[in-house]
Amino acid sequence: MENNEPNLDAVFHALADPTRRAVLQALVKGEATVSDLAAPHDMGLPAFMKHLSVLEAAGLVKSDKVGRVRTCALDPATMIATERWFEEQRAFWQGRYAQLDDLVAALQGEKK
Amino acid sequence: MENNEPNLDAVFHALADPTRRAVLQALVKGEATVSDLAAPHDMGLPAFMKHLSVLEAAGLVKSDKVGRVRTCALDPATMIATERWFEEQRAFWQGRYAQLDDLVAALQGEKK
DNA sequence: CGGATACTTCACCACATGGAGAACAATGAA
DNA sequence: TTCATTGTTCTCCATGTGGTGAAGTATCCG
Repeated sequence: MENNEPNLDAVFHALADPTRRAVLQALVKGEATVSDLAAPHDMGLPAFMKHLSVLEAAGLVKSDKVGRVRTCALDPATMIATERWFEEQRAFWQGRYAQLDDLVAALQGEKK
Repeated sequence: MENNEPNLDAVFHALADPTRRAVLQALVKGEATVSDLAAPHDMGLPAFMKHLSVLEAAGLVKSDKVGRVRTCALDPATMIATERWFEEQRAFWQGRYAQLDDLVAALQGEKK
């Protein structure tokens, strides 16, 4: 395993913006070019490029430029690794907060 | 179930700071006063209060003041609800990224 | 070549954030 | 009452963030 420890500062900062979360969800459907990703968002390309840079710096997205087109794709490893942070936190809580098991169960049920 | 949908902007912004994550981890060990929480951090109380406010606005921490002492505690529901966002994202990826199952398995194994 | 396409960089601006210090409650103890 | 403790509020400042528009670069098309 490579050292895939996520930079939590960078990852959470990247996720703390609806535009950037929307980009991640758009990329779930497959790779996309910068212009395609930018189209739904009401801002200029320079501003959008900054969002992409934040995502890429956080390791959530990777991109490759061929010719004049940059194609972006998800880099799921960082997301998975970040999800583990939540699991670790929860491990500490569980058993300490009596009503937490019920709460988890309720949310899991709602999920179905 | 109450409407416990977390404000992802606020939650992720709150988590995108090492001081604030440290406060959450300190609170895992139990309730604590503002001064106790602030002690390990090299900054004045006013600055620290802002961090607490961010955590409380995000719904990650709740606090109660009795006398002149404010006691803070975790509010785990928001964390649990946010963890679900990751689960939802992963649900979309799974099956789409061929190598993802292996990746998840490797990380889960490392966790043990 | 000439022009359209797809970024990319640049200079700039408004506002939010994270910190400082000083002054101000409000409570508890002597 | 006097004083220390525990926040809290205030004003200020440096920096970061998210946006703009204009100009630049590199590629593809005809």
